[in-house]
Amino acid sequence: ENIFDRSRMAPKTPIKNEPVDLSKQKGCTPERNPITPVKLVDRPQPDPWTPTANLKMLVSAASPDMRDREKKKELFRPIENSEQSDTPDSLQYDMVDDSTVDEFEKQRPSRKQKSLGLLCQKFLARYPSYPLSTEKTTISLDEVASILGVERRRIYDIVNVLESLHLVSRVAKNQYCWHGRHNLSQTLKTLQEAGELQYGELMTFFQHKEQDLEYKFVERKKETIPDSQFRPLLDFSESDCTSASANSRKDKSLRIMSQKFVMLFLVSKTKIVTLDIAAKILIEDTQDTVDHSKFKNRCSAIPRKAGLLMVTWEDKRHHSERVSPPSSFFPHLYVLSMTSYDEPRGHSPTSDAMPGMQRGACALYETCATGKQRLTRHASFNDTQPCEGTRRKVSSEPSSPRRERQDEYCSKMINLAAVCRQKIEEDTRNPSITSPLSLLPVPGDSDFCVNPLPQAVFPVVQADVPNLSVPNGIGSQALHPSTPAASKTENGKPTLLPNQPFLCFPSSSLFMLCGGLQEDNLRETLPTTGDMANRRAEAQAAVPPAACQKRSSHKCALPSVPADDEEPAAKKQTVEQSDVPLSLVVPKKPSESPKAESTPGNGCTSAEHLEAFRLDLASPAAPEAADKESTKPLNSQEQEKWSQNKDLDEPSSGKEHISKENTNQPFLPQYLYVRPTAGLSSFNFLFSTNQAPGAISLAASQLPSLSVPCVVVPSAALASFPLVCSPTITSPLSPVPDGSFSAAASMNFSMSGLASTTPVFIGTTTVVTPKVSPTPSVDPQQPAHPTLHLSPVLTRSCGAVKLDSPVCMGHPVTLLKLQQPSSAPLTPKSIRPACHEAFFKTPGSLGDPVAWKKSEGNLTRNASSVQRRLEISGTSPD
DNA sequence: CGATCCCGCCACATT
DNA sequence: AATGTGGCGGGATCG
Repeated sequence: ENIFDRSRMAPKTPIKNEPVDLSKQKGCTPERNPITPVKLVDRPQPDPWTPTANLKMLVSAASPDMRDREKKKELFRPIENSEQSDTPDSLQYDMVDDSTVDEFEKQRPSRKQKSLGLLCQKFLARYPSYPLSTEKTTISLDEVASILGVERRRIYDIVNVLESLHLVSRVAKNQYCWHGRHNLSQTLKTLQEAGELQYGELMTFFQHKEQDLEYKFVERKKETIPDSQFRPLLDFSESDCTSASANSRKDKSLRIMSQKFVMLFLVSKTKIVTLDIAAKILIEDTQDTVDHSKFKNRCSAIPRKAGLLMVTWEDKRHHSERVSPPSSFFPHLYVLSMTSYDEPRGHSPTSDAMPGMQRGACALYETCATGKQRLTRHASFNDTQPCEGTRRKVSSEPSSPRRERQDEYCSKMINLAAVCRQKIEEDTRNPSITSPLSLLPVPGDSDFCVNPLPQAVFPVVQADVPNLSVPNGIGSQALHPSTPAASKTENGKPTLLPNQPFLCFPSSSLFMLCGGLQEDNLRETLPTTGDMANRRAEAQAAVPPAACQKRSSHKCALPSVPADDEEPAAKKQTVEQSDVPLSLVVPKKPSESPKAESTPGNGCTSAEHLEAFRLDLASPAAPEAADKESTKPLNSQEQEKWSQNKDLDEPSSGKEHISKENTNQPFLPQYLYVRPTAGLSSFNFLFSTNQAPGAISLAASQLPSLSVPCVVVPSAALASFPLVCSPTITSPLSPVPDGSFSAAASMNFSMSGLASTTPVFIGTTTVVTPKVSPTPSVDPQQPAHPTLHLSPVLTRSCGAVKLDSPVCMGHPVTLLKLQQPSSAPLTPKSIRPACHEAFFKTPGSLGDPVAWKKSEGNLTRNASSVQRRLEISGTSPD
């Protein structure tokens, strides 16, 4: 090619070397055969790879066929690269037969091009940021590895980090499930909270004190704080069911470290996190964990040097904002990444100050509203103070290998995280592609609603009664403002707004969603009072450990409220309504049993874990609520009442409302909503009615086990929470004939006894694991405790129990799905193919990633808009 | 030339 | 035993 090219071009456009060479080298290289100047061109220029320039030039100048070739190559790339596509990130595989080309390209891909970050970008590019909930995208490590042209080992790195942020989850060996960023904000929030607890003080301290002090502090900390506290709450779901072995398994370190690492950023108030500090804290922390032995080494090797990793807020705007506590940011937080600093707004002082950043590996966690948190590795940080101390150290000691390793983690995480962010940015940048769940950088954007929602959703009720009693619904308390107000028709009947994800239930205790179901069937199978009680207990037990663990999350959560101004009114409202400090209560979770904390244990697969995690995320406030309620022990009477009510109500058709609107939507699930009676906590059950009668069956056994496709939601939450997922929904859409789906139809979960009022979402959809253990792993010793006062201990137990109960929560995301049909003409089908195909497509067919991306964007956008509307509408209850 | 971090061997875990 | 995972040392690259 080059030759060819050259022959043609050279004469026309004597560029670069040629002219120079000729003139200068005339004498020097006479020997050189003028006829084969090829070498010159061909040979990699001595000058730095200016790939872009050269490539462009060559391509543009090239003959048509050459262009074609180029195109081919381009297409061949499995993934479209980031905007700076020009970077000749060359393909690791040169398919093109053209030898010349190969040579040209062969310039070994430069390390950058092989970087983990880039690889991660490619990886992420393959999957939709906000996949439809129904579509379960599975990722085959091998496949991806081959497609991306890297060894599988590398993929593990990526996946591990992504998993830490719950963008993916491990389903089986070699198989991961792509979840996208639907829950990212929640994940971050959770991490933040956890981080606050775990590292808040440390971070603060470190960031404000001298190093020597730091150490002391650490020591102190260690002494004062029980190990348990240090336990990672991180792996909400992950710590698998398997066994201690699993926990102890070091392999999770990257994952956990990643989470911790992220936490540090979320917690950091200074906006700057030095690698040094991060390493110290993380190392310190890891010591407490199971694998100490191993990590101790590292700890001892705490490095004193090395580049600094820092996060800074790039506040181009209000200075005040910049100062605001991190917590205020969180609602809008999302992970960003950044691979290169050449980004447009690179005007940040930091970039200049930190040359290291240009290296490309920087990750950030950014807040939409305020600014951006930037993580950078830096070599020469001039203007900022925090680093100085560390820097010195750097020079003083040779970095220990251990430390380096530690650092490596960080860098890995950074790289990967960066990628995530990039993607997000892409999405956000494009107005049309906003995800409902995504956070928009624009303050006030309602897209945030989801995040905050959880809190609002599970407001802590001071008195159970008021909350529940409100006959007309949602009206009074916390309940959600959003829908009803707007949607309610004059007659007060609940109506379904076109895009409304859920209904508002005026006063009926029993409700049918998505009409057309036979409650009878359901009723028949409805659990007896006792069962209900048990169920409740179960539900409570099911509360994700992470949730339980949150103890003083309120610290951050509440403070953040102010930031809510930007949030959709609906959200605000909810928050306000639930005046009670949400998080105050959270019992302190005993983290002693890491396992317990982890997730529902028995046979559940990672997928389930994920779900659990989601659950956790979805109802961050849940624990608190539970706790609160716990203060007010539920007595059996209440429970009975509750159940009775339910029973009574059921028959009364008058109270039942069927929304026909929903019928329009093909895939809408039908749920039977059982409104909790007064005095009962905020606990709602939504039973999927469209299930086969058999699907719903409650086991009468002592061990409360429930096999029902249903969604349980706190009453308060109902209104504003776009919950609900039904297995049915997914099936039609699901392109993947996953056996798992079928399993979803009837989910079997059991909750043991703690009877807190913890809200639980159970989504069958999410159950991916075919092997749901039929046997409730409820600890026999933990009978259902209808009434309980959650004490830390109890909570703990709760956590433990939870472990045993495989509970899945439906992701709010489902909402989207429901909405989709109505709001957007797009059929899931049309959308889905894009993504999936992309996955399997040959490189050549990948050419249109953009296309599918777009479609995706549209969808999401629609959904988001819908949601937004929803939120807004809810806003004005008054 | 020191700092990074990619590569891929290999140990450990799981199937 | 085979295969999946990922820890970690070595050395190529980068700045």
